[in-house]
Amino acid sequence: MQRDAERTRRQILAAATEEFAERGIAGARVDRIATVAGCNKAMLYAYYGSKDGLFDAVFTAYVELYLAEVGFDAEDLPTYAGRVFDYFERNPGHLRLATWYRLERPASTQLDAVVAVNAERLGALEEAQSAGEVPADFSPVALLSLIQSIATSWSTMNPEYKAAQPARAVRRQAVVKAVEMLLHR
Amino acid sequence: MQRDAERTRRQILAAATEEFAERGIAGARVDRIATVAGCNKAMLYAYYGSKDGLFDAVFTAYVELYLAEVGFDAEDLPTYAGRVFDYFERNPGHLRLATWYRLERPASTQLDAVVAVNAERLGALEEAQSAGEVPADFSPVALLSLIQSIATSWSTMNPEYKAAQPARAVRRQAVVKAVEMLLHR
DNA sequence: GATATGCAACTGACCGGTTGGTTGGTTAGG
DNA sequence: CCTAACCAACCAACCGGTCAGTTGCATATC
Repeated sequence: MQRDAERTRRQILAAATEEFAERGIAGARVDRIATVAGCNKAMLYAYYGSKDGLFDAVFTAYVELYLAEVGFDAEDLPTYAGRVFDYFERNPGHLRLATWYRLERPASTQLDAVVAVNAERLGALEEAQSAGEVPADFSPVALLSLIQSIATSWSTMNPEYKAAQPARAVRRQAVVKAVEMLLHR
Repeated sequence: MQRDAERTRRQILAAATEEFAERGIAGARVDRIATVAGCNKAMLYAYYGSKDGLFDAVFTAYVELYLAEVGFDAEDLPTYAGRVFDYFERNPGHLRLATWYRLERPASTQLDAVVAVNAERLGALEEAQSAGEVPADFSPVALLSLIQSIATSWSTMNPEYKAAQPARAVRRQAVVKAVEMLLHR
């Protein structure tokens, strides 16, 4: 068995991502994470300090990946919504992660990266509206909020409705079309 | 101190609603619930059997209240969306409760009442579409999903965006207008 | 090239506190 | 006096976190 600190870190992070996505912070068990990661629990504390620290690492990694992969385009919001939809269809656990974060984290802990990206997007939307490329029916923050909700609407349905869900392509089309209709297109 | 089984039940349910809304199932502590309810932990088990049983009671009570208070109107969906918005503005904890339920409950446990109401609403929407009272751009299930998401979009924003939230009346107007635009109105 | 040295990576066993759940008995009210 | 309502005290299992000690590997030394 070769030693490799970087690999161990990765395996812990991967196992923790699964566990936290599935059970949240309070429901996650550090022993289970260590077992799945194939290492001792103490390594987890050596590398990430605490259970909360580990969650932070998991969540930060997810946010970075998400922002890099999805991007943003104030001048083509329906396509942007489609990309958000695609991302969470590919990584359903990540949406759960974001939801746990919202529920279990005190409002005080805010990720600077997210705050910055948010400000940037609001600015871009405002410009696009001034330039007449995006209708001004909604304020920038309302647009962002609505589009995010619409893109993830199928995943956030109550389990009782899940049976009635149509195929992925149909769901995607509904998301894109809904955003288009918000923009009179 | 007078004895009153019914009052004790209510107090336990009220305390449990707070606790579960705030911390979820895994994060909730039965001792805390008992303390807030002003009774002994054993009463909680006498009346509700287990922690999970107590959550079920809390969640069922919330669903009943929600369904009774909000109702549904396939022929005036924007107003319906406004009522959904109002309900969760009045009871922010209830939206958290619904989210915990979705995250922490295995897909197997489904509430018959919700399934029945859902089927009924899908039927009503289909009729309204056939009668030409609701445009047929979206399938009934897509409409229901989109409207639900839009009505709760402000509450499900990431905490990083909360600072930018406008006043309640403005948020409500955005919700109603978004639904109207989905219906070409 | 054999051996000593230092150090980061890793581990098994353990700990104190917490948690959901129980029990045997007490008390108020009819 | 009987029953339903209530409770203090208790318990076993669990959980996050720690620690003394071991192992593998790179480098220095002869």
